[in-house]
Amino acid sequence: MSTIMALDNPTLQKAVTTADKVFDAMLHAIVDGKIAAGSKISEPELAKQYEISRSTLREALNRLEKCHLIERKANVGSRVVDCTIEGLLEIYVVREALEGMACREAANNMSDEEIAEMQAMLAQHANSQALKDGVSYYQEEGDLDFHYKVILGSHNQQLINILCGQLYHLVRMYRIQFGMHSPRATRAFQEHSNIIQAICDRDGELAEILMRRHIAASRKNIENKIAQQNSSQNKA
Amino acid sequence: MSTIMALDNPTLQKAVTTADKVFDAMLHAIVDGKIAAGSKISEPELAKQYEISRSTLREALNRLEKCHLIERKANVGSRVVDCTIEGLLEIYVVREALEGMACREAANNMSDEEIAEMQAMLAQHANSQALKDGVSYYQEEGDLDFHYKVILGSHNQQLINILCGQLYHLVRMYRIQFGMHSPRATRAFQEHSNIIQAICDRDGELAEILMRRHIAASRKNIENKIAQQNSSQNKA
DNA sequence: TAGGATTTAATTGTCGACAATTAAGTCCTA
DNA sequence: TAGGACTTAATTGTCGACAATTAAATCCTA
Repeated sequence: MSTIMALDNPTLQKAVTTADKVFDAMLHAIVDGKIAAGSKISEPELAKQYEISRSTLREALNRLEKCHLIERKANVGSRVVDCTIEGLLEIYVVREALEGMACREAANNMSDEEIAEMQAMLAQHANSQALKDGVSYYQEEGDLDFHYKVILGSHNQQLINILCGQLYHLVRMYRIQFGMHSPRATRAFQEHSNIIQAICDRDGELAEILMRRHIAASRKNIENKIAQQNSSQNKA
Repeated sequence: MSTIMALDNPTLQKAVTTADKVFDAMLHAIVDGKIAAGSKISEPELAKQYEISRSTLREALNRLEKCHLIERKANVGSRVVDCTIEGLLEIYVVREALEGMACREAANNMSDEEIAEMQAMLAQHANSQALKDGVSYYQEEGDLDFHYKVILGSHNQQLINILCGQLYHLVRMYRIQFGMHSPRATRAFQEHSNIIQAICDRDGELAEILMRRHIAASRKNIENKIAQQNSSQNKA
């Protein structure tokens, strides 16, 4: 099982209150696009739908706002954020900065056990049927697992909160809604492998550089894909 | 007047609702230490104090939580974050990563007008009585003004939100509560000057490196100060 | 007296209703 | 018919009360 589920909730504590559960439900609904990006949120309607009061719903909405998944204007209401190319590129800029630093810190702060775990994970991915057969599993779950592990390995609570608690929900949302299943799997796997090696060598400087290149490469891949889509649209 | 006030509210819109006003009031109270760091927050008590209902107070608390100024546990309550040395260093790590990147992006994206404004601001600081007389003004307001301008200059909404909307409240809180009036003003001023030059030259790579060093130097300065305090404590 | 179970008090979570603001629809006028 | 003022409907913000959970105090027992 992947570690993704456990990280939906930044505090790592189970959803005990009803607002928590509604937050979880809406989080997945928005990320998966079941609640459309850019759409307006009607408090009375959703409250009825989830069979809760508006107060409880608003509590959930506040947490979604913390993840930057919805935006609120006073006396007007909430909207789901819309997925724009500019927004996606902005996120990648932040990821490059933060995950690069997280990777440096991980090289400094991860325990030997944690590093061993990560190597084991990579080995498992290498042997997994998914990677051999197709590309999709590794590209989605496996890639996220790797990045989460590095972030957690930084042992920096601020980094962990910002990346896992906020930014990565958006990352997943973009992945799903833009349908990113690019053929970078084997190459990304090699990059992951090199990064882990740098961490294992406790070479923070190199680890940061490699992680930044890894994310920048991913960004460029997206940019190319977008440009490609646009040109084919223009042809048609 | 400094640009700081305008940035308390991430969305840059005035506080129209009562929850907004209470949020503003509590924000300042917490940053200034009038509500003690680490102290528990009693919802009934504060609601009575601000003469509002608990619902409205909780709305304000939610926004404070977004700024990472308070932490909430389900069925237990809220606490103001406590100021620890570890926490401070964690923030500086994040700042180094994000503001370094913001500086790179600023070099790429700032308009010529924006750059001119920033140069004017620096010149004004240089001539200001405050910098000549004492060190405190520049160290506090002037330094923050500079950093805000660079961050805004990145034109990256994610960076702006995270840094101005969240992290910098904590930065200010630590500055005040740890009483940081270090004699780095003239040197910091020189560093700012060099950074602006790099931005003016549109040299993003250099701009990022200089900003990272600038922040790292500030962090080391704090670390020394802390170590110094500890050793003098041990003597006594 | 110390430790633990039970009762009590206080705090947080949730609810439905009213007030204030905004958006939509209607009517009037040029 | 187009534009704007007015009226109406819907949505958001705020309030006080009740339910559920947690923390404190009390009592009992070994």
